[in-house]
Amino acid sequence: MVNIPRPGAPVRGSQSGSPIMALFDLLGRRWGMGVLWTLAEKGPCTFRALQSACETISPAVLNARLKELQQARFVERGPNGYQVTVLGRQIYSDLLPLSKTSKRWALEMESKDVRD
Amino acid sequence: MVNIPRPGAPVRGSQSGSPIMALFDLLGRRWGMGVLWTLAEKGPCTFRALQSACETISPAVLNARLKELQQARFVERGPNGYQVTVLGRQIYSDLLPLSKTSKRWALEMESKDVRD
DNA sequence: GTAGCATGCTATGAAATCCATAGCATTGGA
DNA sequence: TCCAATGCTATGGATTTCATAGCATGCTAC
Repeated sequence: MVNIPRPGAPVRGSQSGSPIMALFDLLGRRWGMGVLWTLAEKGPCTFRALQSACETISPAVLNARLKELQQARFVERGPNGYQVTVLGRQIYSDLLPLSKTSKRWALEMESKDVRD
Repeated sequence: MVNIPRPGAPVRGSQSGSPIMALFDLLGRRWGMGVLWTLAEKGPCTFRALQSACETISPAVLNARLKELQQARFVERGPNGYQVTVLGRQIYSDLLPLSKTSKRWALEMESKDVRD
């Protein structure tokens, strides 16, 4: 239905469609990583529950991201609503280290003040 | 100058500004991860060289992303042009596992055909 | 059987973002 | 003085995202 970036096809950052650039193109859409992350943490849930967990996402965008993530096989629908696939959980695991680094980042942004 | 998502301030996905959601908000902009990744792989380089390495990015967007990444302290300017900071390199390292997973993804997308 | 209520969306019009392309200002040689 | 390289900015149009409203379906309670 929708047109998602695919490895092997031209994507942002790689005309030849390198897998990592295709992945960045997909996950780099607004709310992309946020939705995957939230769903993985929360576990299987309904559309509305996920929307609520994301705090401020609009249904139109949530719907768009969910469709894309399903097409990419990172998300599927199960008996308890939306859930991450095995591949989706792998991505989540891969992103986990970012959590720690983001805290380091928070500290650094706090200490040194801005002037850009 | 510009207004980047900051841990501690309201961001997409977290009114309280959880560091990971702030990071997703920042890196989840178009070309965000792609620019950081490319710069980390390529090493210090000029604006034009980076633009060329990104294949299709427009100067306006590259400039916007670079400003944001500098404000976030993931990128800085050195004697040989733009380069990633220690923190930026950490993010890059954190993203590395995604490369392997993206290849798995490519295989899976290739094998099972679509019908969504 | 009909009145709610939850769920999963779609519709809409405005605002923000991104795009390709052109081109300008500065620097450093030749 | 020319010229090429560099680091952008300007522009107008195409996409994307936004907040908000609301519709269709399937319960369950009465």
